[in-house]
Order: sequence, then C-alpha cells, then structure tokens
Amino acid sequence: MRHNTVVAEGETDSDAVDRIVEQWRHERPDMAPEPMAVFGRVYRLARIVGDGQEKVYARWGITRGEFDVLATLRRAGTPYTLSPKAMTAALMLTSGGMTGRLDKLERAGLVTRSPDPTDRRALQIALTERGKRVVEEAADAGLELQRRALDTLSADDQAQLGDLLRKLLAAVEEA
Amino acid sequence: MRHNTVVAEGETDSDAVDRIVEQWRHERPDMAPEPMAVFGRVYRLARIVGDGQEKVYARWGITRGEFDVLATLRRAGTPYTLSPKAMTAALMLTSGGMTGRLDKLERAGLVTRSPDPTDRRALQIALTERGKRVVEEAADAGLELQRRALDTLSADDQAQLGDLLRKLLAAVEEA
DNA sequence: TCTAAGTAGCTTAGTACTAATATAATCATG
DNA sequence: CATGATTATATTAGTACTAAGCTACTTAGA
Repeated sequence: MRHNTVVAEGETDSDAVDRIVEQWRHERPDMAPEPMAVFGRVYRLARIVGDGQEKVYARWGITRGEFDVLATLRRAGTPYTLSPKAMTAALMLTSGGMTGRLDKLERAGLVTRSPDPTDRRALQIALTERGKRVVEEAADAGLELQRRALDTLSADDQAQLGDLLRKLLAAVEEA
Repeated sequence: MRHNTVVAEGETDSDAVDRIVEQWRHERPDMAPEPMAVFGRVYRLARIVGDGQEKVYARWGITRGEFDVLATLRRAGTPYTLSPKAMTAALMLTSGGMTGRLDKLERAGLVTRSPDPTDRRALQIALTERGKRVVEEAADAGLELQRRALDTLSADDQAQLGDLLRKLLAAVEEA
C-alpha cells in the first residue's frame, strides 16, 4: 500500500513477478507471498539467461550441458584431464547423463576417452586441441552475453548483488 | 587481491562459485570472469531451490511444471478457468508441452477440459475442487521452503536483493 | 460469400535427462 | 590372500520436454 505515487530514484515499474505476487495477495490475503518475489526472479533469470547462453553455444554445435563439461576440463588446467566421476560430482549429474554427454563430445572430436593407467575401472577424459579452442571461444561469447546484462547495473549494485546472492546460496546449500 | 585476511562483518567464505571464477582467472588472465559470479549463483540457486520445491510438490503427486499450471489457474481467481493458449504463453511452454501437462492433470482429476462456447477451436481448463485444494496446500508448503531459505537474510538484505534482481531481470527481459 | 491466412490444440519424432540396475575392477578385513 | 563391500562406468526403461507439422476452426478481405 503506497502512500504516494512518486517513483523513487532507481525504482522500477512493477513487472510480471510483481503481478504474480499481487495476484496471490489478492486471492489469499493470509499468504505473505513475498519470498516468491525473490525466487520468482531467480527462476526467470536462470531460464532467460540460460536460454540465451544455449543459443550462443549452439554456434559451436554444443549444448549448455556439453559446454559445462568442456569448461570443467579447461578450468582444471593442463593437461585438461579429469575422470567422468569427478565431473559427474561437479556438475550434479547422474552417471548415465555423463555417459551421454561424453558420447556426444567424443563423436564431435572435442574430448577423448582413455583408460586410467592406475585404476582399470576409471577413464581419463581429455580435451582435444579442437575442444580447447571451442570451449575458449564459446566461454568468451557466453561471458560477453552475461556482461552485457550485468553492466546495466552500477559497479556498486553488481558487487552488492553478488554478496547477497552468495549469502543466500550459502544458506540454501547448508539445508 | 586482499590486503589483509580479516573477514569483514557479514562477509562469507569463498564458495564453489568463487573457486570457479578464480580458476578461470588463473587459466585465462585476460578473461574478466566476474559476471559468472552473479549468474553462476543464480543458476545454482534456481537448481537447488527448484529441486527442493519439486520434492515438496511430490507430496501431492504433482511435478513443478504441473504445479505451475494449477497455480496459474488459482491465481486467475474464480471461476479458476483459462485457455491452454493463455497458460502456454504465461508459462513459456510449447503447445505440445501444455497438452502433456493437461493430460496428466486431467487424469489426476485436478482440472477439467471443456469446450469454449464462443470459439470452437479453444478449450476452457478449470480447476476442480480437488485441484484447488491441492494447489493451495502445495503452494503454502513450497512458499514455506522459500521463506526458510530467505529468512537467513535480514529484512533489509531481502528488500535490497529483491530490488537488484528486479533491475537485472528488467534488463534481461528487454534484450 | 468465398477464399486465403491465421489460430488453437493435438500428434509425432527426437532429445536429454533420471532412477534403477548391471558389470567389472578395486579395496579392506579376517 | 580370499571374499564381501564398495566404486566407476555403462545400459535400460521411463519422463518431460521441444520442433515441426497436422486438423479443425475463425477471421479478414476481394
């Protein structure tokens, strides 16, 4: 319930998420749906920016999930080698899902599978030269998309948003 | 580059996302990967809290996608009736996806499909009594999950986070 | 009024996952 | 050092979606 209609500095018009929260408040006055305003926007941001990154990565013929595999290998540093098991944990994926992603990446010539000499149950997944080039170009392009969105916020706002999200994520990961 | 190791008030230890950003910085010093810190946390929050909501809604035998359909009908207010077309748009879904969700909800007795008397191409989807009860109970439980996570932040922090996310979402939806 | 274009919902084929299970190899204990 | 438990990857069946295209219906224009 606003006491006036002046829009304060930096304030934005009500958006789709505000309207949803308002609808709930109207239909269920006992509900206190304020947390939806935060998580509704988190979901929407993840979806919209995620879809955008998906489109960017498609220029290199890979999906976002496949990019994540390549990026995990690239970030590990030379010789760009990890086990499927390690990446399965890092990417919150089942082993079946990882097998599928590696099949596609191997067929595309972006990674190789070789036996782990010290553990015959395990594999070593390695980035190929082409895989390294693809992941670097795609990462730059995807980052650029994120940067364009984020740079609509002041440097202060960006830092503050990062801090608040880190706090919230820490709380959520605890539970 | 910190000048000392004192952890300032409210500051949190480095988390998985910080470590990913740090790895990129080390491997690609030219990269400026700061935006990843924000969007990485947005993705992770969406995934973790989303999975949590999925588990909550499962107590009523519905998925998150099906909950969203029921909630859209409930929020519309009495008589809790909308066309598939309207909901397809609101939920960013293809028509095929909507048909599938409605099939399941109709079989479960949570919605009904009836012909639109004014347009014989269209349908009217309506919440049943049971559908209304299910969506209200599930919405309360899902909201409670969100509230527990969010209440680890001060009221000020919650408000600030909401504002920053609204700004960022507006920028993202523009593009 | 007839027809072309557009719209609503459904169907089909294909994709990317999960959960459960299988297989093979390794590790830990008596 | 034998064996029971655990681990790493793959396989299978089932799920929830998308993209493309279909049918039935509606609308706008000559």
